[in-house]
Amino acid sequence: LCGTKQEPSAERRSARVHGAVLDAAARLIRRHGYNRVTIEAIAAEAGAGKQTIYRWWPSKAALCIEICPSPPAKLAKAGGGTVAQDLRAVLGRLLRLFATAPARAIVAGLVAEARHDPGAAKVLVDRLVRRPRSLLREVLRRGVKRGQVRRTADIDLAAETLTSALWVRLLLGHASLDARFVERLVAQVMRGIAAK
Amino acid sequence: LCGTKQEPSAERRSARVHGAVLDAAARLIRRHGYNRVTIEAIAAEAGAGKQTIYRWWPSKAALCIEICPSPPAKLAKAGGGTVAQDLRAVLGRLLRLFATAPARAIVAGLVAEARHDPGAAKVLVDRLVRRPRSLLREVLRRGVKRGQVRRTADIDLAAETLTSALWVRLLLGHASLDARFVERLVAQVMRGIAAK
Amino acid sequence: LCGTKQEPSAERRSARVHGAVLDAAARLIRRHGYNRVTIEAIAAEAGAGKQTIYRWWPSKAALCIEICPSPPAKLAKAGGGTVAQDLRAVLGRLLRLFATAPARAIVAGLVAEARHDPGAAKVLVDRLVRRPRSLLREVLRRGVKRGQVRRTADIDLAAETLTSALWVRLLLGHASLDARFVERLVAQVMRGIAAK
Amino acid sequence: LCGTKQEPSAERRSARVHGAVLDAAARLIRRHGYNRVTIEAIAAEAGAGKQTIYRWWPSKAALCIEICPSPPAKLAKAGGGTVAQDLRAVLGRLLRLFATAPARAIVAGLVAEARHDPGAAKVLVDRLVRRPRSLLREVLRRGVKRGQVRRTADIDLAAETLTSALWVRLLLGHASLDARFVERLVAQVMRGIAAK
DNA sequence: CCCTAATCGAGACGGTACGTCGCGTCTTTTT
DNA sequence: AAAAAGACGCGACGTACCGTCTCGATTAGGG
Repeated sequence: LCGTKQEPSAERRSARVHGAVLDAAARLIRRHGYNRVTIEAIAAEAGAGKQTIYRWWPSKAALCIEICPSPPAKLAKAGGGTVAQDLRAVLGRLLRLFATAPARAIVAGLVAEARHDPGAAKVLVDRLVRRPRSLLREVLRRGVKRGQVRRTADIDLAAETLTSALWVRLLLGHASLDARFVERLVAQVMRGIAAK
Repeated sequence: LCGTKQEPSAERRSARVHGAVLDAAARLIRRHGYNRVTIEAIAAEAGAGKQTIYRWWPSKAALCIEICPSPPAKLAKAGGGTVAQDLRAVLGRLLRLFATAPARAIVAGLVAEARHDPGAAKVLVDRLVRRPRSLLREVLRRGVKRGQVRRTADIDLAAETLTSALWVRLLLGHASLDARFVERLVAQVMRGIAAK
Repeated sequence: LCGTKQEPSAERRSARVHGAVLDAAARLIRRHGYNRVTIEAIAAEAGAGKQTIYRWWPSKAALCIEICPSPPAKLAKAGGGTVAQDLRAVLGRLLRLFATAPARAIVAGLVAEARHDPGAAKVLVDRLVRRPRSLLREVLRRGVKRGQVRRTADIDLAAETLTSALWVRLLLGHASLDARFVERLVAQVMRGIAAK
Repeated sequence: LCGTKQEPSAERRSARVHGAVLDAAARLIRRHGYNRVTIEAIAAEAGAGKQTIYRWWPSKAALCIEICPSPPAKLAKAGGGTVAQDLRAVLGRLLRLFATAPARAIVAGLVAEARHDPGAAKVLVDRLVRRPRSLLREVLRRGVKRGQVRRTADIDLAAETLTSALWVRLLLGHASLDARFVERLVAQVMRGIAAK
């Protein structure tokens, strides 16, 4: 009679179900890959009704956004070393967050969805670009202050370069994603932006 | 009633159909995105029977592999300028190849498939990593000879860094993919590997 | 992803759909014949999904079994006349039941299916042989009691003979299936089994 | 340019292929039933090209018509005994012709096709009704002449009754089709038409 | 006896229907 | 009110055959 879809009241939402669905999705995606997992299977695995899932998430992408790792702001907290050390620390923590099997599958899946799902696009850009950039910017600015980084260096580009190299290896899986790689990466970028 | 599946003879294959199917797929993917295009729709658009498509391609991914741009070896031919100029030229040509609407959609789609389709993975790694790397390596080695690039520079990493930054922007579409960006990128990387 | 097939619960079955599918099938079979009607067309005509049909009927034959006429037990009730009159009455009612266009098409279709579908075979034998035989047996036994039918007459054979003549005309459609034919048939068979 | 389909010249027709196709069809139909046999399978089984089959037969029904048994006129030749003996002989020979596995499958299949294939209908009526009737008529007329059959007996009906009982058992397979059955059948019908 | 044209095998092609899976909506029953 | 269960209309899947078509390679007959 009213036409507009009633928003379900988030207060009555069952926390048990919420968790069970996300867990089930993560488990299935790790096992079978993003594209091969269906809402139907998630519901069965979670012991939930399909309607329950559709009530709270408009799409599989929306559901997976909740599982997609999100770098916390405090990830760059320490900062107790040289710029290179700090960069390695931050990149290492990003890696630990995203290089797990389900995270890789979800990121790859969302990359494809992002082309026609603005929500997925926004989340990916936020978590793979913006947040890492702001974390790295912090470190690099500190480097500028301490005179380790050239004042005129293109800091945002450095941040983007560092993370992009990670993400491509993450998505294509063609080469190892280990501390050694991070080290080489930081070394080269640092040469490009180091003072003097 | 019979049972045994036969490999079709490539000689009898209709070139007309081959082309029509690839064209139709590219057209539809540009319009609707990788995930939303179905084999059924491709067949209809191409005026072909579904079976004809399944006869020659085992999956949508396999079909799209044939549409996915492939950087030609001669892409690095010129090489008439400084290292930075040549790098900009090669990256610009790579961009021109991959930054079109259908190419972006296909690459994004294949990234998701690659996680459980070795064929897709192989093609992506080949076209986004190996070939560009070998093209850039050529340019950089020339740079080493001419004394523009440090003899101890990590050339492969430089190549990977340059292209990775492109591919992430290509996939996420969060920032422009233009000559200005390529210029900044090359400038920074060159600082990291330049002689002296 | 799941694997185990579940039996659907008959309680949740939609009566509306059940009826609509049977009606649609009968309509289409009358128009186009058993062999030319497809499950797909039945679904479309009924405004139903194919899966809904496959959920409740394993095959077109199974569906048509539900449309196939079934002589009710009370068909022989009256029995107020001579044996010949009663036989004519029963055969006439059988004819009215089976000589309609859709019934003929369905019976013919099921005859072919029956050779490799035990369910179809069982239903045909039941409705074309067993039930008519029991109906006619009733009439003929009454005749024996009343002294109109010879005590040693082969009553089951008489019943089979009477109906078989109908069914062949029904299936082949080479000659009329009217009251006049029933009359001749009953007259001749009665001569064979009449007392004295 | 001419529009009308060229009739292939029967003279150049390969007898080897003709036979191989009919054999293959009979073999497959015996094994799998009329409905489950496809032109494709017949071609494969016969080692023939599909086009070759379509060149000479417009449909599976047309092909099967050539395999369908055809009671020869000489089937009633002997006639050396009483009417009952001769009837039993003719019916027995008809049975031997039609009660084989492939014949039953083909007749059942053609019964269904006959509803929308005039060719099939014609053949069935001819071989199951007309020819047997004329054969039996011969026997019965002889009976009239010899005074064994009532002059006013409905001879055509008797013939139809006798054969119809056979065909129904043939098609439904619900009861045995042996000499004992033929005997009972003839006995009862003879009582209905015997002189005095 | 060879030449030429029809027939043959093979099978690719544009289609239709198959029987299945999953979508997103719905209804019913239970909590 | 939300949740488990699952039937429903729908659309796509990947497969089987349809009947037509093009290919060489026989192969039979009239020149």
